[in-house]
Amino acid sequence: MEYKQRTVTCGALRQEDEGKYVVLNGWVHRNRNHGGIHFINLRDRYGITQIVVGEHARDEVRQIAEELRLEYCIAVEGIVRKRPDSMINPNMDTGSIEVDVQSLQILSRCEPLPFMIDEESDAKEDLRLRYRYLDLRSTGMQNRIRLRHEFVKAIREHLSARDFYEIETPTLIKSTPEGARDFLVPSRLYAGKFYALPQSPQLLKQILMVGGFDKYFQIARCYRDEDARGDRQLEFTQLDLEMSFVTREDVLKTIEDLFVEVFAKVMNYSLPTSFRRLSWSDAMNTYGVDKPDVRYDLPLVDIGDIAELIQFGAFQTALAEKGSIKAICAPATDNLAYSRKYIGELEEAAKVYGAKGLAFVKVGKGGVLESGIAKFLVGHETAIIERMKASEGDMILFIAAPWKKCCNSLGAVRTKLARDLNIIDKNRFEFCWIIDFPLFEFNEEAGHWEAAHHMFSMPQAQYIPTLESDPGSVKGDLYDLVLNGYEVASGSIRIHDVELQKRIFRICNFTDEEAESRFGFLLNAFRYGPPPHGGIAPGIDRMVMIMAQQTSIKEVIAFPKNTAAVSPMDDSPSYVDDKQLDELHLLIKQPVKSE
RNA sequence: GAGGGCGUAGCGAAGCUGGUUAUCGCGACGGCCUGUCACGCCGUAGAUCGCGGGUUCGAGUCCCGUCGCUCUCGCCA
Repeated sequence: MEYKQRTVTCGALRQEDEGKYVVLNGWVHRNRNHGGIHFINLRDRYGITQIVVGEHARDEVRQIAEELRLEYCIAVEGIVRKRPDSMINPNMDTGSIEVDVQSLQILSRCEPLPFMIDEESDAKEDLRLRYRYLDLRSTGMQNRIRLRHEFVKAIREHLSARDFYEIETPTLIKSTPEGARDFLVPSRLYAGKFYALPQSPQLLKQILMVGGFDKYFQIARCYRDEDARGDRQLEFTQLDLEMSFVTREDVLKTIEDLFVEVFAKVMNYSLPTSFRRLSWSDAMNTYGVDKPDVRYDLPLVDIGDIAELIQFGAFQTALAEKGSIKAICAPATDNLAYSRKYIGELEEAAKVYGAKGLAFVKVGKGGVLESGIAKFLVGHETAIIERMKASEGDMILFIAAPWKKCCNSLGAVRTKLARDLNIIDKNRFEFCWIIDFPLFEFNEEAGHWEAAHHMFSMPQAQYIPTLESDPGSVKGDLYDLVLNGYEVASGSIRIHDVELQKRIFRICNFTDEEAESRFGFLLNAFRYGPPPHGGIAPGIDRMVMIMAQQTSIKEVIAFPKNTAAVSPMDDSPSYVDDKQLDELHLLIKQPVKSE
């Protein structure tokens, strides 16, 4: 097909270009036909330019203009005209000019749209995903995909300038147990054997360290066969990073430097040169989660010692079971009335995380506490008000439950309160490090300890003698990076000692034989002079989502899957031919339901 | 595996305690319009009210089941 190729883009032309002869290619964004005169908003990735088919246009051009419909892809040849002052559109970058059309060509036509591009009343997400190629044309998607590109580009530039090598690792690897469910790929050449898609390149990057590439990164695709969430897809992208001869401080500093520069470059946003740090237990106790949004305070406060003296059933039950009693002070405000109905909503938020209920008192005049449970608190009013730093009109909310449920439940109340109080500054990016994580947690179902993070993280030195005797108290050399309440990176200093690594496997209920067959390649590598090393892996999708002020990761992925792990555009996953199954030595166990 | 929300024309929505022909905006189609920029005006078509069953003289509306989407818990080293 012969056509006039663009000489400029639809975002380029300005007043200074008046009189220029230009060719534009793009899509018909709007088409206003006034009978004798057509105004067409032509759109491409770079912007929108108004083109005009005026009264003196040739008949042929006018005829084509009549034919145009939304999203036709066209080529326009014309002369840049300055608009009369009264017709300048200040809302458009190109609003001071228009293109007077000399010739017009339809490059391709477009069927009636399933939804309007760039309309405020957005189509439902599922429909957007089915017609993703149309959705991607919207300004929002275009901006977010551009942001993502710039983010990744800035990361590559920063790290490359600091001696990091970008190294690819395989996506067909050995399946390793623990952690998330693997995606498996059957082997054609070896009947009954499978590759797995990496949940992360964890072991491979550690072996790269043994291989002497002491500063490595990769924009790595990771796969985890678990249920999706707003901030979680089964396929996602990490900045995988690892370094040799480093301590925790080196890794944290590397990431701080990276994001300080990248945020300045990409977001024009100035981050502090080092990020706040919280221990895991402080984060849990004060914010109720291991990924606190620290853009606002509303701390949780432990009142266990005061509660001991209070003859309130829920408190006494919790204490008897060695649980916790925590409270949060909801400040008096004009924005939010703490009605019974609203407190009921807060209670529902708490119950999701296992709290049985939410007790509350209002701070009245002269330090009087008012509510159904106030009678139990008589004599302890001052202690509670002082501990909570509460003032008249505030509402104090209590949860009594086992420690973790208590934290998580009241944390959920804190989050909801902050949203409803409207105290979250959407334009701020508040990073913080969470450090000193427990290395193990006990799996009640399985009846043994397992790695809270993964099995390759170094225990902090002082706990190494007591790993086996008291796994629950072992802190690891682990760190998470949290941004605005989302976990955006996770890393650790790694074990590089075969014997220590084997001890960890044993604590996690792997026999030496199992460990050898699953992780033998790592242990073998560690027999040949492994360097001390450590690293981290920030989630690219999640970070871009936050930077773009979105709450769904799908908004920053070109072709995401839906909550049901289906791609509505291509309808994957799908059935395959028997021949394909046969080649892979596979039989489908369940009779296939008819589609 | 569990819970909340949603499902009405191509799209976004309204439709009250059940009542006669299911409403509105956008879009589509036809017509008019020479300065619009979410152009405007006139007209036309377009809906098995997600699906199945039930209650009722009568169901978009009530009940039961089911499917899909979405958010969340579990899960996600």
